[in-house]
Parts: sequence; C-alpha cells; structure tokens
Amino acid sequence: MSEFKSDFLRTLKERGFIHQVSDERGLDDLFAKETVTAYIGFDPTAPSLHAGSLIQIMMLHWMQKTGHRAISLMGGGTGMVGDPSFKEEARQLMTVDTIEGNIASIKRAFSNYLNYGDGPKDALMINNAEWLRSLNYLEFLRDVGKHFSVNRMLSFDSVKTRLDREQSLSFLEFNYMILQAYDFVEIAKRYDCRLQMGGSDQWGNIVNGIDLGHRMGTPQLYALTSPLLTTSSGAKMGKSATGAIWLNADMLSAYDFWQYWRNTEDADVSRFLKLYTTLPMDEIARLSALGGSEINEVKKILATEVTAILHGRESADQAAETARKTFEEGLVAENLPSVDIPGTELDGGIGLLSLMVRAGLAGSNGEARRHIQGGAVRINDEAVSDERRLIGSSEITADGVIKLSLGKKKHILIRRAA
RNA sequence: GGAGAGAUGCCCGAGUGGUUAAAGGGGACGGACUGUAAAUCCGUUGGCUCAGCCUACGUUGGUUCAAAUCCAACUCUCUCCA
Repeated sequence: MSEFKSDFLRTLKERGFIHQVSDERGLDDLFAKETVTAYIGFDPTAPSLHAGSLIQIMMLHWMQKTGHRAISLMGGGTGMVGDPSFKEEARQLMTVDTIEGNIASIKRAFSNYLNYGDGPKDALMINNAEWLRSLNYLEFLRDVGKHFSVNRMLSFDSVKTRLDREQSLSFLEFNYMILQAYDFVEIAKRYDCRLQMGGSDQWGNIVNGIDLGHRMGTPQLYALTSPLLTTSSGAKMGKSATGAIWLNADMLSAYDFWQYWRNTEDADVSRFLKLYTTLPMDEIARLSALGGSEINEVKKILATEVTAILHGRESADQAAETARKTFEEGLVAENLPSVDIPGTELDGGIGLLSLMVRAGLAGSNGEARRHIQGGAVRINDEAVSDERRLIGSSEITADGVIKLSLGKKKHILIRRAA
C-alpha cells in the first residue's frame, strides 16, 4: 500500500514509525472514517521509562494529535509475570509494592506527551491490574485458555530464543502472552479499542490478542508495531554512558537528557528528528539537507526539541544555554548538574577520590583512581594527577563553585552547602 | 524415577592442582584524531587505608604446603530414557 488516506497512518508512515501493520487497508479505512481508540502497554520494570520507550509514547502523541483516542496501559497485572519475549533469561519477580511504586513514578512523564481527561478525545491511563489480578484461574482457563494452542505458541520467534538457548522458560512466563492477548480483548470490550501498538518485539503478543478477539467475538482488531530502534552503530536506544536515559527528571536532569540527543550520530539525525520531534516534515527535510559542521546546529535543534516536549521549553533552552557556555565558551555554566557538600567537610578538605564518587563520576575509589591515572580528571579545568589530593574550600572559584570534570563531556559543580 | 552434560568477571567464552584478579572477544569508560559525530588507533575495566591487603570462578564442606581446577553433598539448568 503506497498512500494512506488517514492522517494518523500517513504521519506515522512518513515519520518512520511503522514496522508492521496487520491489515493496512482495513486499519486505514477505520482511521479515515471514525475516531479510533488505540493502546500501548508499558511494563513497570523500573521507576521511570527511558528513551527506548519514547517512540511508543510518540505514537500515542500522534494518535491524539490526529484526533483519536490514545490509551496508555500500565502493566500492573502483567508486571507480576514478566514478558519473556526475546529475553534470554527470566527476570526477577517484582513485588506488588515495587510494581505499584514504579507505576506511580512512570505515570508522571506521560502528561507531557498526552492530555488526559474524560472527554471523547482525551487520553486515558489505565492499569491491567484492575482486571487481571482478580481473575479466577479455573474460569480463566475455560473461557480464555481453551482458545490457545501450545503448539502454536511454541512456534513464536519471541520464545524460540529461549528454547534454542536451552534456557528454561517457566510456565509463569509462558502465560504472559496469554495475559497480554486477554488484555487486548478486555480493553477492546471496555473501551471500544481497536488497535494495539508496540515495539516490533510485541508483534507476536499483539497478533495473539487479535486471534483471541476473533474467537471471543470482538470487532476486528489491529496490530501496528514500530521498528526496534538502534543507533546507526547498533547500540540500543536509551542506554548510554552514565546508564539509561530516563525520562523522569529526578532520575536524569534535563541537561543530561539534552546532552544525550546532542551526541546523536550524524547518520541518525534525520531519523530522530522525524521520530522524536514534532517539527513539520518540510522543516525536517531542510535541516536534514545540512551537512558538514552545520549538522552540529541541527543536533542542537534536535536536542532542544526533544527535551522541550519532555521537560518544557524553558528547561530545554536552559540546557542548550548551559551546554553552549560549557562547550563553546569554556565558562563555568551555572546550571550544570551539581552536588552539595557540607561546608564543614569542605573546609577540612575532602579526598579527591571520594569526591568523585560523591559526584557520581566514579562508582568506586578504585575507578576514580584509574581515571586520574588515565589523565581524565580536571578540577576547575586544570588536569589533576595526584590521586591523594584534598579538595577544600580554597578551590572554590569566583563563580562560587568547584568544577569537577571527567573527560571532555562530564562536568559536575561542587557547591558548598551551609 | 533412571542415565549423562553443565553452572567462570557486565555479557560471551578459555582455563582441568601452583607464576590466575583469571586468556580472547564484545560492551562500557578514558585518551589521541575530529565537529560534544562516526570510523580508526592507544589505554583502562573486583574492592580497599593500593609497590600491600581483602574478596572472587553456582552453594556448603573436604583432600592438599597449594584448588576455578581433585572429592562429597546440595541447588539450579539442559539432553536422552521411563
């Protein structure tokens, strides 16, 4: 199918969100003629989603922007099982408290991308714990379980890796796909939802839901998956230097988030502009045409735009300005990430090694020591070679801080707390 | 229930009594080069009060001057048979 007539699918297509669609024509017709409800599920495996989930969130964002109803589903029920799809080994089981805590924390980021409410086009936030946790085992087996063929489930690529690697796939995990299929049917019934979206690794799970829908009498359901995103050099999205690129501000500052996008590889810039910003396509085309050193300006726009959606325009501009001062003028920028050290400690002098650990630049004294020996550490832009050096209040510059740097890109300001 | 195979550092994977904090690769981090890019090259990659010490090769015991390496039991995984 070459051209979609619905705004939603056309947008997704031209921006590179589509990997597979179960029935392109049927889904396009549906989107063209009525307000469609679609959902994407998110696993509460951590207190925040990271950049890897951003593509799914953006799909929901476009749903709403093109006039449809988006549902974000929290896996409060499925999280108790754990999705085995394409995983090499079982995840550790999470307690209910952990799951609930994670969900409460994850939710916060969503309101930056979607408008929630009760209106017909407002987005919904739901949690499958609502119907999954109270399921009755025997009833469920008879009503839902009878529709599944184990033979067929074993043939899915998503579990094959596990089976091929001769790693155990527990019965618990094996049930995940059944629960997710049931979710789709349940959400279809409750919210008149017709489409489930997700990453390409979810294809099997989603199609299972469509099949179950057929057997349990829902209207025709649809699947749409996004490509599995890696950077051009093959790294998974969302992981980087200091760890995951969290969406929650308390886990990753707007500045660090901005930096992640600023460091995008050349080859990914155009793709990321389409996926992660809402800039119009002709503007993206213009920016993508820029080459050479101009691409650095484009990367700044990318970083600022992506950050603005999540953290707000003001924080994004501030992050851009902080980076400009730090990298282009070599100044001490006020808004770099900082760490407070009690004045009494600082007056007495604090070991450089432990200071680096406190600042999060090293995981242990040993690692800090190695960095110093490797010539990567600077204090107030002066290289340090003495690992036993004490840092005290006398190092505080005219700016009122001590600038501690690891490599060229990581800078932390040490502030003297009262 | 029976017979075999296996469990090594972030991951993969060598290692079958001492010089092994453990080859090699991947990843990650740092340096050089650049454009806060990629590619390439170099270095680092258990902890500490770091020329020394401590903890580590599934768990617990044992043999030995000495064990990741040998023995026993246990746990988990896989394969075949019932």
